[in-house]
Amino acid sequence: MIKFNYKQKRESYIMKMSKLFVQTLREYPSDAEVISHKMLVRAGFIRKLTSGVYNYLPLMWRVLKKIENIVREEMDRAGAQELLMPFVQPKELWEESGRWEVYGKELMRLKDRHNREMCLGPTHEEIITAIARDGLKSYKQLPVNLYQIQSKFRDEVRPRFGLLRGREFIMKDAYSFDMTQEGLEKEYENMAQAYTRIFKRCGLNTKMVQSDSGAIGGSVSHEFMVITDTDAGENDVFYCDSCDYSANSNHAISKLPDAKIVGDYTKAEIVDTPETHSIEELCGFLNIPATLIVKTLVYIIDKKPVLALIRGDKAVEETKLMNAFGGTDIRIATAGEIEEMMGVNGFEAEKGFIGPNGLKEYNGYPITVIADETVKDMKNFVIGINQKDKHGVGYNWGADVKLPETIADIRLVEAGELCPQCGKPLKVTRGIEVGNIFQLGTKYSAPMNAVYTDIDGKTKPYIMGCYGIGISRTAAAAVEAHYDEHGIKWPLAIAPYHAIVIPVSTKDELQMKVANDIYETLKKHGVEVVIDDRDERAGVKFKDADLIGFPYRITVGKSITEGLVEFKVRENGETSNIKPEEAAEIVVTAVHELK
RNA sequence: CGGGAUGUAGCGCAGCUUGGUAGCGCACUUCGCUUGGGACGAAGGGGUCGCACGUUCGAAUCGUGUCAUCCCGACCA
Repeated sequence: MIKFNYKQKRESYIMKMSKLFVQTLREYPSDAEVISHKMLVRAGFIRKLTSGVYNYLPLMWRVLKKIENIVREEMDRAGAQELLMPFVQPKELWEESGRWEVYGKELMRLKDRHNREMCLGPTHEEIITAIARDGLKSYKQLPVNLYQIQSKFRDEVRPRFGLLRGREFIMKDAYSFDMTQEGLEKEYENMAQAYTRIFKRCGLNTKMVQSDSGAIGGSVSHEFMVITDTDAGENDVFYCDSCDYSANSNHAISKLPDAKIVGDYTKAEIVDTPETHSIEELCGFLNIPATLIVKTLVYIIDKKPVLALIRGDKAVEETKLMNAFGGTDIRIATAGEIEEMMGVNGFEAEKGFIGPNGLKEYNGYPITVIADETVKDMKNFVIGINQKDKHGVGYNWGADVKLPETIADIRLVEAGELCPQCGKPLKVTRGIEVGNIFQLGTKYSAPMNAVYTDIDGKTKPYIMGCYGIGISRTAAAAVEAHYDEHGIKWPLAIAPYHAIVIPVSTKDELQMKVANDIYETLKKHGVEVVIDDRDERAGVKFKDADLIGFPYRITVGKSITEGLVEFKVRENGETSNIKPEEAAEIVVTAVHELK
């Protein structure tokens, strides 16, 4: 029988490296591609449970909690209120918003024992809107901003990059309820400022870029991107050095540099163009620039056939095209579908020879033609005419081909095109999206009948906004932004521990005494510190310290007989031999400056 | 969804072609030795070889199926 002596003075626990739950690996895991994934597994922060799902081990959890706390502090400071919503959600609410049908396979659906359909929450607009309509009845209660920090589940087609694109991940999601668009815009700005502070405190440089609003819906949205040179950045970000313009490639616009768009052909005719399946081949065969060709691409948007016309040297941005059509799911048509489409419409053509003329319907839907702005002023151009191994040349809108009713900007911007704001050339870089903010308007409140009673006695739907931050992705992005060949260089604010004290020889009494003294001093002053008490050679301890990424390292070695310790800063690698109390003071000061 | 590959100890891998009852490095345990950048020596512990069925006297190895994991493509007429 264990006897507890409750009167005994409680000693504070000493965090020893020998007891820290971490196993560093000598090699990188074979299934990791990007830096953050490799480092976090090797340094003992995470372990994969199944595809796209990870265990957050104690070191990782400390990092995540630190990011959460920064987010929490700044959200609270911005006036938002924290709550927690369920992870499992009923189908009914998703039917109300209309997203049960639309969301697709990413929505993880399941049934309970009564065969009722449920889903794992990928986001919480439906739930929060239901909460709001129950609780927010009067204009007197508005505006309100509610948020939570919670695990989300999205059944990604292809999870990858470790924590950067997992299926289960931790997210902060906030939702605002306003009476007016002006109110929403004010809160949107408030959140943008809070986000800027949050990422800055996490030690991350982010760029706020214009973005498409995607499946979440709404009109205006921005993303916060961590700019990175590594492959981990899944987004192309276009930006301008001369002004503040920046946008995700799915939303970026530009002024086109001048190009020759008037052709040399003087009359419309049909010419043989055998085996010219690509623009490149066609240009080579006819000896013309790609700017003289009207390219026709076949897409399937929400099962409906859509032809996209664009100048031959340019590419279609699918998100823009999808939005121009008003759809939610887009993919390029397969060669087989194109063949079928030709059959249905009485043509004999294949990939490479498609054009808008004469195509009527496919799959039971009329064929919609959408033209990019680049083609509308073209003259005497070359275009597919739905005949194999033939193209029309010298064609013009009206006379030879009907100009589509829908003309939109569906073009993928390229680096070097001109900034829409100031006209200087745009640059491109890769970015990791760590946060986003949306102006939703009444996208959810209207269909879900989430209304309040205004001062005039009338009921009106809330004007909503939503604001997300990927907590676990932010941690991974921090690694992508702060590492070297030896391991992670955590920013102090989100490091699992602030410092490590390493006695080189655990058998040396003086070294151990000084090391313990430094440990106690640091701890007493609020520094999170670990002492490496392991009976290992110095090299092992240094390698582990670097790999795990302690921002400060205090090594107590032989020179302690002269009263000196080695102080090393992980971020810049600077080392100095100083007195123990000086080292302690630097660390304590730095930690206190975080606040 | 298409294409490619891989499943053998916690991690990284060999063995498979040519079937004979499993091995290496790291990690782990013990002892010695060593102690400022992943030392060394000795002795140990740990795996029903992803799973199922089949062929065979005998299967990690051959066959079929299945599950899982990873990579590439979802990008252009």
